[in-house]
Amino acid sequence: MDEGESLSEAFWGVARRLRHLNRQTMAPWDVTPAQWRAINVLVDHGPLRLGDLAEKLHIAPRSTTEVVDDLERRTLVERHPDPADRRATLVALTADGETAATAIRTARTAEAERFFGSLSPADRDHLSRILHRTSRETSMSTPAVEVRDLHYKFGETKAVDGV
Amino acid sequence: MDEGESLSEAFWGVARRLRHLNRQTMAPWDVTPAQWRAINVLVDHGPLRLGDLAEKLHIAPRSTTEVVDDLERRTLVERHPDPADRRATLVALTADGETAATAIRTARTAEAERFFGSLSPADRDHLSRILHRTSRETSMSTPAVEVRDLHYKFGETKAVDGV
DNA sequence: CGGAAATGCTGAGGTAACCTCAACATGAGG
DNA sequence: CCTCATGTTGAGGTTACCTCAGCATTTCCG
Repeated sequence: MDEGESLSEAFWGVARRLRHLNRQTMAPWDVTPAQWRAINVLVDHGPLRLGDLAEKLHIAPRSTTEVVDDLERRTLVERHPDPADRRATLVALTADGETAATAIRTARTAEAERFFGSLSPADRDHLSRILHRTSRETSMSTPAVEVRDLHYKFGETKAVDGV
Repeated sequence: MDEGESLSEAFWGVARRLRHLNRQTMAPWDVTPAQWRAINVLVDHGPLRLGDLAEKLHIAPRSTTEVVDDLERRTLVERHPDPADRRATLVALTADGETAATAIRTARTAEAERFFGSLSPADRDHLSRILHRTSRETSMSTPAVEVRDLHYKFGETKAVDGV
């Protein structure tokens, strides 16, 4: 059974390196993780109301306001009132935002290439297939919402005396 | 070339799920990442001077003091003076600490089992092999130190005007 | 039509897990 | 003896989030 442990260690190792690489890739854009995710969500879904965006990002609406503020300052997104409900604000990518989005995606593709490029095409294919296979099994046990809850509670769980 | 992107997306997806799972696994112990790493380092290297520990953890000595303080409060480690140099403090796992370490490792093994268990042994083997293969290639381009530097500088890089 | 509910903005204050800088005590070593 | 190294302490900073509360619009329902 410590074959399992070593597998996950290996995986973590790779993940760690990929994360570092990713940091370098993303650094020039100076976007926070949430900002980056926001851009992606907007690319995928088109303009969204702030509340919906918050939900997709799994962050609080209050924080979403700030994320959007920041992106707006960089002129990557724009707010306009929702014509259908004028209480709501629609957040949409600007031309700048779309440019940035594709630029970043390009950079990330290059990054992936750099990282996985050392593998043979056959290996890459295999890896991809295997990864997708793990997805199916575990996806049900990870309901995005609970993750947040757990995260929030993390600090509250105090001392475990006995161990 | 967007085969690369999708591969890394797949990888990120798996990493994300594994991270969540890991959070659940680790939550009961309520140790910070650095604390957890410290325990592992101590398991591997035996008692260490605080400075050496700091180095292995890639965190500042000042922070290491706090990490150790915390672990000491939980009676997972003990400080004793280095007999060879009485300025130095040796940090060593206590019996409690070792118990915790193995308990956590067991939990993580179970976690890995839960996660990768859905794969066939052949797939697991393959995955492991492929992961190790990426390691060799990229390990040189990730000198632990620079990563820290990059991390620290992250916030300093201000606005990218033009995009 | 009028009050309740929804949407979002703003301010204030908090958290985790790190960081830096600046004393300071103690011990080592030329 | 004097300087250097090791570690501790205190104060204050940072990032990227969080909560709670108050406020202005707008919508919707009885």
